Amino acid sequence: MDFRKIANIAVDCVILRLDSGTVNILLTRRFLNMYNDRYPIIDDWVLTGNHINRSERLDEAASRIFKEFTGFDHSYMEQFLTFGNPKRIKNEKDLLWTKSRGTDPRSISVAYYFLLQSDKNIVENSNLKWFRIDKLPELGFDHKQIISRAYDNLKLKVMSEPVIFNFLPDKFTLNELQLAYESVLDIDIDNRNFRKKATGKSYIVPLDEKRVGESKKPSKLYMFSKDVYDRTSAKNYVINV
Amino acid sequence: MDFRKIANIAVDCVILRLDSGTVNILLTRRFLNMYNDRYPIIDDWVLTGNHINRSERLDEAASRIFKEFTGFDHSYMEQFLTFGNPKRIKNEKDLLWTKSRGTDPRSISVAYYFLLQSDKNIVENSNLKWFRIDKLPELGFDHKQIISRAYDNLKLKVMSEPVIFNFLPDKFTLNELQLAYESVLDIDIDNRNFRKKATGKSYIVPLDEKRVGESKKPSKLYMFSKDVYDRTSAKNYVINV
DNA sequence: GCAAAAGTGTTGGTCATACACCCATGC
DNA sequence: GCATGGGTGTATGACCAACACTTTTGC
Repeated sequence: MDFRKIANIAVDCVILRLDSGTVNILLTRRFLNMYNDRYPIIDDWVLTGNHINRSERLDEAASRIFKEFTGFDHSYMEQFLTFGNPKRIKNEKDLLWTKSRGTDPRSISVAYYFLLQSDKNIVENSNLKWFRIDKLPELGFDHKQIISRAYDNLKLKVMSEPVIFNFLPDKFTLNELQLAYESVLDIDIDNRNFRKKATGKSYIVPLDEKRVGESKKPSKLYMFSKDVYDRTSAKNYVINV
Repeated sequence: MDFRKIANIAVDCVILRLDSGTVNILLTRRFLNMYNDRYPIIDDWVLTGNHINRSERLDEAASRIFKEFTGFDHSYMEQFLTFGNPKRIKNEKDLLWTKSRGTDPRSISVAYYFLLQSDKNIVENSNLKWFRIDKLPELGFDHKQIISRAYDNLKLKVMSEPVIFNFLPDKFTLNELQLAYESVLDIDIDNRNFRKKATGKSYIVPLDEKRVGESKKPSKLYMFSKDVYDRTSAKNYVINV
């Protein structure tokens, strides 16, 4: 195996998770000082990402990075865009950072997004934190743009494929499912209509089990069956334009 | 401007066009001989593509390549996936080819697809030809896979956004529009239902003009209005899962 | 006058939307 | 016993799918 890094190609990961009705993103701190920790030259945030090894596939690099930062194996990953604008290096800080790392300032970044189930917890620290997507801190490079394109792409995916379940625990309630859709798409959904639609899907399988303790009235649990989904969803060509 | 090539990053273009009811793809010949033209070592086909310049954006490189090969400015371009498998170099020929070109055998390719209007003609020659997507010749590298992923992506796009018009001349008949959908999606569409739906869209604008000569009965012409489309299609969040 | 492509309407079923109250439990 | 989130039904309109014949022209 060839573990040398390719200096001008990086993989950046937009790691997403739902929490209390909003989309959250995992970021790492970018920190650089010259002489003294109290006067850093760079102190802001960036996406989790890294360079790739010479003998590594792009998606291998992405899942490796995901595992390094979260500790989990990913359940959903999507390569959505590659960024290669020579002006991705926005400013002095970005340039300084690439120099300090010895990487090519003209680098391209293959961007992935990952969905993390809400019952999988990560220990945050001063270098690794969740941020609400509507309250992002100062970000390095073009990472604000990368996040925004990831989110656009996710919304499209969520409306056409059953990826939302990757945000939820294996067993979930219909109200959790509804809230997940509402959070991601930033819309309100009528509860009765939603339940009708959801219970009508054969691949949203009711379990003989209730969740107790979380709310006053126990709530019925469901699971998503990929098998049933694959079997039933024969591609129907609907032109929605 | 820095016109040096970046040796390990390429842009590949899947250039698509509709012709007599099928999707066609523009390919260039890959030809290499050692001593004698009559005994080539390599003689197969690849996508139009090239390396990028150090000061060029990815989409600039892609549109430059499109223009070089077709002579036209593009009307629709989509970056759909980046390929970076170390095994993209399938065999002896691929390796030989990269050596003969002096490029890095571990290169990644940012892939775009382009749609060409059916009234824009390209002069074909022995090094540049259209091929039906269902009758592709022997292809170098992973280009068969790139084409297949491009086509998958196009089908999804066609069903959710008004990109089909980029295959048609500015003025088109409803039957041409229907045939375009049928060709791309490889389906049959009921003519009466289709016309009802199409004429119901405000952005498919009837013209006071008929096409004569092509068929016995003159046929009404229509145009697509992007303005009207943008104004009327307020994003409606329909969960189709 | 006939071949060839253009163009036209109705019906039944499915699915999305709008809308307001009762239920089971914890405290 | 009351606060909290869980859970339920009906009526209306929009849209999709199925289906066969007439119209206009070139030759």
